[in-house]
Amino acid sequence: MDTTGEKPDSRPTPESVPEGENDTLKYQLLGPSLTKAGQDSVDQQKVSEIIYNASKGSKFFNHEQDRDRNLTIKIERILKEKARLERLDLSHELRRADEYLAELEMSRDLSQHVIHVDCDAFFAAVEELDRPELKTVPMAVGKGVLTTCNYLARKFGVRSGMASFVAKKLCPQLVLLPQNYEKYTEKAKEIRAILAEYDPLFESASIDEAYLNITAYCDQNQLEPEEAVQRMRAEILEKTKVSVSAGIAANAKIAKIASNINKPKGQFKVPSEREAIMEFMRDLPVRKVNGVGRVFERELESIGVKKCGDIYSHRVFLTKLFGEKAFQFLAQCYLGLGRTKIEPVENHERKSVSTESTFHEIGDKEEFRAKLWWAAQELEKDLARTQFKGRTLALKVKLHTFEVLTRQTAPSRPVSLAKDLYSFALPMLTKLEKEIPGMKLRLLGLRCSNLVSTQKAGINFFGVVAQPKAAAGPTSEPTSAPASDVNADREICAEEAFETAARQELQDEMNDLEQLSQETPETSTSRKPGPSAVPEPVAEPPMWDCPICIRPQIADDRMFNEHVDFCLSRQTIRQVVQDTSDDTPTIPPSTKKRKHTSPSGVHEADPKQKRLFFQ
DNA sequence: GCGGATCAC
DNA sequence: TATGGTGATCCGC
Repeated sequence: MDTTGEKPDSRPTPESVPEGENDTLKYQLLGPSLTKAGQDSVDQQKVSEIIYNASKGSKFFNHEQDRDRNLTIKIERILKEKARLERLDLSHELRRADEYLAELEMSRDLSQHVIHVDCDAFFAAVEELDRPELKTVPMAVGKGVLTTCNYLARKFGVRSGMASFVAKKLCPQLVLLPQNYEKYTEKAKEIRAILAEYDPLFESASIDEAYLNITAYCDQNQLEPEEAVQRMRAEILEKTKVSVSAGIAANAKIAKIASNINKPKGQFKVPSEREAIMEFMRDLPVRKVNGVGRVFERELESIGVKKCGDIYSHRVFLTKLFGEKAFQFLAQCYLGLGRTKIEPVENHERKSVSTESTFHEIGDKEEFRAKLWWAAQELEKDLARTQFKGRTLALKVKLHTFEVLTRQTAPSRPVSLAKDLYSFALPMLTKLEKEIPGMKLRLLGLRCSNLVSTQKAGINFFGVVAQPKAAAGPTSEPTSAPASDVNADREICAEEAFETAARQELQDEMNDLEQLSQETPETSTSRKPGPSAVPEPVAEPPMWDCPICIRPQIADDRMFNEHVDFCLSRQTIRQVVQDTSDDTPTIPPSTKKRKHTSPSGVHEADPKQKRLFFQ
């Protein structure tokens, strides 16, 4: 490949990368939250140098380097394509683009006051409430990777998403706290209660962010939006002791951007006038817009689009270079348009349920199976909690090189139980093992999509489910059915449909057992994990092999689960011996806890509190 | 529909 | 020594 090898002097030394590549890689390594508030005074050059040196040579680093190189190649292609387009007659494209812009302009709605509320360094702030002495030191929440840090830490270049050992290099005195999600959820609840006063239909965007439409509130109280938001922020601070920042604008997209401008403890309003909005967008770096990340930023920059204002002059190329959706998205950025419809997240339809976990690198097939079984159990719990089954099941693995692979399958019926998830996922895993000899993993996960609700109440003719109603207040009545004949009929039919479905499911299960026991391609052991029973009509419960010790188990589900847990716990004992050696004292003595292993598995205890904010 | 990639938090 | 988990969406095939 390297034909220039004969000219040793003109080339960089092997370990030093060409200058340009080095720069983009360093930028990449700075992480995704560069745009976050609180680092204006940071010497990014120095920070990136430290991160670079801390990371250099690691597998993570190599993977980032690969990604960076691929992106550079992709950008070269984009530039070539742009050069090609420039030689063509693009009048048709241009007209199409302008027509779309005109169409968008027609839809502009400046009548609403939308605000985005964002808690300042939320997790860190909550921790500081419990331990005020932390306010005076740089501090971060999160273990392997930081989820939040306070503003003192940000002065050192410490950021969320950063590996904690890198953060320690930047700021050796950094105090690290473990996450306490319950605590944050509690606090978020308090804040939400206040938000609801201003817009009962507010939309939670995450645990610490929300959108509100305060148009009605302002009208009713004869307040300017800014006054209302001042009042709301003061009320939140007074009652919950947490400071929030806010953005006020005609739509959600701009409000989101605006909430970052005077962060922390501030607010910013973009006037609801076309001219003011266009002006605001004109000089706004595209990276500030939600949806433009590090990759798209670099791609856009390569063709000369740095600011949203630059989008207009490049409009002819955008569809061809980045696709229709990207064009439409960018057109909206240029015009400063966004949605004005704010609604409770409960109205949103969930598309998937998933679980994954990272672990110490493993290469043993039996260990893969143990991880898969663990994931299956976790997913079963999450599916039970969210009341779904999946028509599609996906396996995700991350190799020791950080490369991510996914494989998915469509089980013959919706699945939700751990043993089913395991059985259907195992063939995908064994196939991967064949494709990649000597495979080593650092992560394994499972995801169900194509969801089917298991909530009896909502089932209608088609097995489709009515979205559970938003529990807007304490007095809401989620289960009461609207009183109409039509609905009464549907209720009865739903009942029947449910029974039929249940019978069908039983039949399906039998069929699957048969199918699986015939086709499962298996490994060294002649035994098949998963069901090994003959599909006798009814009566006989299926037999299951333990995925850990591979011994056949006679199982009702409970006995099966108990046995597997036992096997896992034996494995845990071995694991713990290794684990405890790297228990670095990153946590201050007063809160230092022994790293403990969850009773049922080889994983660290990390109770999931997914999306509790929305419940 | 599948698998890779990007993005947000 | 060492770089997260959950959910969504888009693109190319």
